[in-house]
Amino acid sequence: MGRQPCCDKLGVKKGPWTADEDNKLINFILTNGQCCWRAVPKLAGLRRCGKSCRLRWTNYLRPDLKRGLLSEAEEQLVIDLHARLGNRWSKIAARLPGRTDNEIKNHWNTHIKKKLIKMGMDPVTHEPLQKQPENQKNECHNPNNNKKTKKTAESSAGNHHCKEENESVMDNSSSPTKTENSSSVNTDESLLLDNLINTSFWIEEEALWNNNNNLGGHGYGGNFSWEENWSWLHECEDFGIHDFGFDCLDDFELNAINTTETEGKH
DNA sequence: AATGGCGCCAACCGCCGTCGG
DNA sequence: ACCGACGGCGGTTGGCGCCAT
Repeated sequence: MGRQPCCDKLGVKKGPWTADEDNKLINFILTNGQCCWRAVPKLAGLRRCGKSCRLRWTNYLRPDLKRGLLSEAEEQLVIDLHARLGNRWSKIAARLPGRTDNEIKNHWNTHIKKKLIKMGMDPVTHEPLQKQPENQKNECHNPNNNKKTKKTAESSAGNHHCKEENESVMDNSSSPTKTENSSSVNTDESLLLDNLINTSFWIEEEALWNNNNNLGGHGYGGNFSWEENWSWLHECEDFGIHDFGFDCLDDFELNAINTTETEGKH
């Protein structure tokens, strides 16, 4: 009945990955591709759960990942997407090639949330904070909450989506974040943002997600030449892809715009 | 120079929808 | 049709490093 268990929890290693483990995982995926995560640890000689391997790969080892802080434009896009999609980090990440849901989630919790609060916006509802009752306001505003209590407050706050796609989210002009925040973005980035937002990608949500996901999930074969680039890429791990000029936001931007425009013409 | 607090981020946990058997 | 693993997702945590005192 059913399938075999993912992994016998006994003897499964946890915690930070070593360079050796990374090597094994990458070599395995190089040779075999991404197929069955359950089988990966065994076949790759790793004492890890398949789930852990998948996470390590998608969040850290993938060659198409960008590193470093999100740019203003990316950040702005995240804010706008969050206003529409809520905490659906994977959906948001799908709009930002080279970024992972985990990365965006972390960035949201550590940077953007604070930024929005500073600007007087509720990071959950994306509405102005002024109307909040005093006690709630204090919870959100108090930056001196100690670590533990702050985390609890944050986690409960992020629990559910401020706006669902089906709640008149197509109305870009009504997005408070877009109008309020765009003044802080430099001209070029504003243009990019406008390009990204004003194209009709909201109309064919699912189709575009699928399209963007060509890179992720199952299709790493794609155009990327693993075999040719692996050794070089692994060198990059020590320095971060950025240090090798891989931080080509312009390419990504153009790509993203082209993609959205193409999709919009359907 | 020591140390305590805080920020950041990689990784884990647990839930849920999907799908194989 | 049903059971249960798989894969994906969002929430949470632990630990390291930086900074202020």
